[in-house]
Amino acid sequence: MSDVARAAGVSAATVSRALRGEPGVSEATRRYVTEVAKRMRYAIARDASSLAGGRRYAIAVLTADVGRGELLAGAEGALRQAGYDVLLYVVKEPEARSRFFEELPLARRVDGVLALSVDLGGAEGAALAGLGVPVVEVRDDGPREALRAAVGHLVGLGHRDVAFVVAGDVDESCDELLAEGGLRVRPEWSLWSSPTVAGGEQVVDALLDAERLPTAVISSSGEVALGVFLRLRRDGREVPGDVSIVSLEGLDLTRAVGITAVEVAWRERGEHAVDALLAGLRGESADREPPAVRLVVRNSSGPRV
Amino acid sequence: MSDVARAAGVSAATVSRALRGEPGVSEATRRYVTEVAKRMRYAIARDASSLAGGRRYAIAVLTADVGRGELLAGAEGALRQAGYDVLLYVVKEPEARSRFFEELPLARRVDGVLALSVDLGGAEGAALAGLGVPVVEVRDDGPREALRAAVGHLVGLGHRDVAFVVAGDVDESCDELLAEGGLRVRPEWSLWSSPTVAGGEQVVDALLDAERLPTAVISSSGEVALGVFLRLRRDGREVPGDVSIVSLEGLDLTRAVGITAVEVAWRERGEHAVDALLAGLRGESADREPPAVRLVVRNSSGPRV
DNA sequence: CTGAAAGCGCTAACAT
DNA sequence: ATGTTAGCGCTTTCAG
Repeated sequence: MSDVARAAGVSAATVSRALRGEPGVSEATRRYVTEVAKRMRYAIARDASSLAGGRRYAIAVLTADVGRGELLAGAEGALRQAGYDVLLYVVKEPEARSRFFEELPLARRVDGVLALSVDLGGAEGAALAGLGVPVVEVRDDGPREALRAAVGHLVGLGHRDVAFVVAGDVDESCDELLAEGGLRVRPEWSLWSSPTVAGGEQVVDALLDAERLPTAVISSSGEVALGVFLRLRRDGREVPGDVSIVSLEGLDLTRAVGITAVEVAWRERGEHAVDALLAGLRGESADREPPAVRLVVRNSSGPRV
Repeated sequence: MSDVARAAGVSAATVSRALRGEPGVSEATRRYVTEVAKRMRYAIARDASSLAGGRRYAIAVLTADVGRGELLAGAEGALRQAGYDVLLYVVKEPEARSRFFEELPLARRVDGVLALSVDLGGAEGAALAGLGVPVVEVRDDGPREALRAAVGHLVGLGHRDVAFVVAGDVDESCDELLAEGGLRVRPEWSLWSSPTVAGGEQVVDALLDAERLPTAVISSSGEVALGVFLRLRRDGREVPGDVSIVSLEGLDLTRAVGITAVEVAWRERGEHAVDALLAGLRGESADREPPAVRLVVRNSSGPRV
């Protein structure tokens, strides 16, 4: 920087101010300094800058699910644009995760933390809060919001007899949501499945065993939805002719096969989270709602026949 | 750090050496200092450390494909373990990409660069090389290696009449590879498809129009393979009874449906790339081959009937 | 609006 | 084996 200062015939302090857009520099000087810096291919040393200035220009981005690439990409783009570096931490494996939260290698290193689909536990959240920097979390929400959309869609198509397949753990019962939407709730239509295609196929077996086949199936998992789809077709049932299928999880897989699904605009969620974080960095408090989920109708769902 | 030094009754230099495992400190002192530091919850200021030491303890990880989450996760884990921070840069969109390579915001910021499925162009590679730090690239290789594995598998099962579907751009002709493996090469069995499920379904139509149906289909794309699979089944053909299918691209989708596919151990590729980078950082030159691709036989391929 | 000087918190020579 | 002394390259008062 002193080289640039000398070349521009000013002091280092002025170069610093000029390059950062700080007030207290005449426009002419700023323009000239900027030009000289560019000509000399000057790149500021972030380390020195951080050391002297106390800001780190870096955000830690934690994620437990690298499969959510779009979320990550959205956050990265927004952070980069805001002038922050992105320090990536994958906390997927349980050991890596607990080690991370014990050591917390973030102290004195970042200006903020973004936790993407990590679903922070209480102690974990507290640990991050202890860092003394803003923390924003994007949770992989339970299926409630998505379920509401799916139910609305099916009810609109005239369905009343709808089976609901849950894969993995769902904290709260969803029956009320189904009933709320005007669906008939039957215990034999509330099914659990392992979160795989095979699981979905087994679900169909269970369904066929019951006395009455639902006219539609909602699956919390995309893979399970595919399993249901394949098995029904294989059994000679038409989809959506005989049975409609809606997945609460939009996946490449479901999109590719053409299954109606609730899609989350992950990229936008990432950007939205960054907005909130930047607001926190400014001392403001963000409050805007994240982008809503969106149900995309494909050819696995149609009117009740 | 001076606080720790005072508390431990030594100089800051000794604390620095002790904490970094540098030689020149007695074991007893090191243990004691380490203990005091931990008790005081001392976290080193990386900025100051970098500034003084000249090393940055950070690696830039570029990626053009956030979908390759496992690759990224593998690299991140290995780098973290080696004590490096991971600075993530997503260079997917063309504008973002060209802007990145023009500005090259990496100067003076990282000790090395890892380019994951970026497929660096000549100028881009040169730009990175100009940084003066080691650069390691993991390319999304063309399908040649995978094709060899697929051909071997099918030939072993007795297939000779194999159609090859290419999705997207393949630079070189693959006919020779097919012939080399002992397959009959027919122009009408060399097909192009859009890289979608629908594309795969259309491919089947084209195949059925020809005078003779191949006994197996190799698809460079996983989605296309799925399309072929679904369409054949729908047309009443057995898979693999009548036609075997092998995908050169292992996807959640193909795994879920049970399609034989060439799988790349992406996580391991990431770790391997980090090994190479670390070697470069040490001044050594790495040369070990990356992990080979692996064909996973599922139930879409079987003996020729 | 600009410059001079004093650090930011470490590491690396050089002493001891 | 340990301490002392200079910086590393910026930002930030404080003067002018």
